[in-house]
Amino acid sequence: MSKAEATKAHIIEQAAILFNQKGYAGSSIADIMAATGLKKGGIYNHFKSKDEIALQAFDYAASLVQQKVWNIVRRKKNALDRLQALIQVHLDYVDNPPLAGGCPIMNTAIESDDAYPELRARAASVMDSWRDLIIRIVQKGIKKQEIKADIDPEIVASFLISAIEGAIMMSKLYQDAVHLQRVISSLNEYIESLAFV
Amino acid sequence: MSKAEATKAHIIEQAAILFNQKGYAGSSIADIMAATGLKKGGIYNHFKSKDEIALQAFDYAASLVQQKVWNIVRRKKNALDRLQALIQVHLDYVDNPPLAGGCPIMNTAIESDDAYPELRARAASVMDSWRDLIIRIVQKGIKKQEIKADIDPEIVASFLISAIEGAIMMSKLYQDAVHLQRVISSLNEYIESLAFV
DNA sequence: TTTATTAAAGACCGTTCGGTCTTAATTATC
DNA sequence: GATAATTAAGACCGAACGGTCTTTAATAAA
Repeated sequence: MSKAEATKAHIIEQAAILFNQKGYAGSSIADIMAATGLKKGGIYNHFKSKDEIALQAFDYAASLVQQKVWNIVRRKKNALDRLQALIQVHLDYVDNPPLAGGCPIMNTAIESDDAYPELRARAASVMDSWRDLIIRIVQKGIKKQEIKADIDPEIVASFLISAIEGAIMMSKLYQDAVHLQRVISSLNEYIESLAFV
Repeated sequence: MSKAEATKAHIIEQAAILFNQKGYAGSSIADIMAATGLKKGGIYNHFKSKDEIALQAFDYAASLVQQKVWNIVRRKKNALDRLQALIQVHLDYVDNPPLAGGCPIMNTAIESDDAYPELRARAASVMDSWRDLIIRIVQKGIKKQEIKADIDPEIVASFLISAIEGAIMMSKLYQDAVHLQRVISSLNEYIESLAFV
């Protein structure tokens, strides 16, 4: 990795944290300068606009959380175990998150949905791949007779993601992991109820 | 209501929509001027800072959604019916929301949690009263033997709110009410599972 | 080690930001 | 209807905004 590539990666990493904590509109180039230790010329040498930084920072942030989820999930073989693991991994989001500031997918979705169509499209695309992961796990579970045949994979995906994201929001709001813990235990019961009897 | 009071109310109403759609950091005084038809002097005659507008706009926005929920809930008498109604009312959030831009509690929670302590405190306070509503419904339901005695009201509150808020986020992200519908139907089954047998 | 290339600095630009203050117009009071 | 009080206008302010560009320093290629 050349010096230039390392610097660019450094900017993206720091900007991702900044945007995830203070939002896109709430973070300025001056903030990025302070976080990276670079001056304006050093930053604009690698990006042509703040928007470009935001887009690439989001891609980086999303890849971080996707990687973490995927690494945990693939260690399990049974569909129910996979779903449980996929839920459990989010307990870290309050005390030891992959990226400071909560879930970048939700943060970006909330900030972008009425105002930044480009960011929204990326958030939707990452959300799609998350939904796809769950849908495929459920479909495979049905085929292998681990999950009841009349379960709708789409419903499971929407439900698990909604509950987890909402729980992260609540626990961040209260700065108390208890809400996330409660939701995770409720979802564990839900997942068990999907089991083929 | 005097002219001044009407003007102030108008500013708050318009600012609430603006903040709920573009966020606090993403909305400028110039935006509020455009939305209200007032010039700077007319706005700062009623508020001493943008922060003050934001705080009062959030209070107004929160009161709107609380009122809507409460009006629906109190028409039902049975605890389970109340919980179902409390969930069902959120179907409007995508197509016909009480305030454009989604749920102001979640939007404010997400934007404020790492950056605006005053706003965060207000969001937490409104969230508290929402949790309280659910907790009291469940407690009363247990007393009246409509809900199983071993149900933890705190868990029900965290779970219902998380799932609903997450579902609003997803449906807004995709601009498709289907996610909200799926989550509501899943939550309906969950609520039925609380029933005293 | 010289040379060509590129990365970073920082002065600079026009615009927009939140906020103030004086002035004019509008209300309310008598 | 005159007068006192207040509401809204809009010029104005310094600071911060995103972005550009020339210059200097550092790196990579020869």
